[in-house]
Formats: sequence, C-alpha cells, structure tokens
Amino acid sequence: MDSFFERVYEVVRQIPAGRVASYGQVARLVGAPRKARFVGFALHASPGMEDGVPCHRVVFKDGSLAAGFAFGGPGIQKEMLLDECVSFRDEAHVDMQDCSWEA
DNA sequence: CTTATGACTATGA
DNA sequence: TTCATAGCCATAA
Repeated sequence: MDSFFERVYEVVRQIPAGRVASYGQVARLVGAPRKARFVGFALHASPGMEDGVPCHRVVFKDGSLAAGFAFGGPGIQKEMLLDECVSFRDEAHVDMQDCSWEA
C-alpha cells in the first residue's frame, strides 16, 4: 500500500528517541508540505507504536501535543517524551529548539 | 461534480 | 502569551 498514510508512517518511524518533529516537518519529508493535517489524520488511523510508529514524537509546530487524541491519555504523551529526554518549556510545550528532529 | 471533515499552520487581535 | 479565523488538501459520501 503506497498511500500517503503509509508514507507518513515510514517517516515517523525514523524519528529517533529524544527528538520531536512537527506535522509540517513530517509532511515535508513525505513530499507533501501542505498536508500537515493528514499527517495527524494518518497517525490517528495508524496502528500506532504497535507498528513501530512513535506518534508521541510528532507534535505541533509550537511544540504543543495532541492532548485528547493521544493513545493513553492527555498527559501520557508528555510523560513519554520526558522519558526520552525531551525538554519541555512548560506544561504543554516541547523545546523544539533543543529537540527538533533533523532528518 | 459538491460538501463535510480533519492529531495543521499562519496570521491577526 | 492565548484565542479566533482562514487557508490548506486528501478522503468519503
């Protein structure tokens, strides 16, 4: 299946621990800088980390997380990122300047 | 063909 | 800083 969604999974899977990528960043890597919304939609329809897709490492451009749609709960994603040494500027914003994913 | 929807992003107040 | 709105485009009906 070579749908846009599968493409997103492949990219998200390449995100190393301790790093976070924005939806727009992932969208650009798959060759679709305008489909940032579908990156999130793809992850929503994706098998999640059970298929090796660390959806918790994908955040907003501001570094805010998708609380409410996270797999375990609104605070779980933050806990996981903290467990991977991801810096937080506040309760709901990741320090993208220090943890932004580079390719 | 047109609508409706969406884990987004940019802009303005 | 937060909040609201518009624009974006793939998918489904």
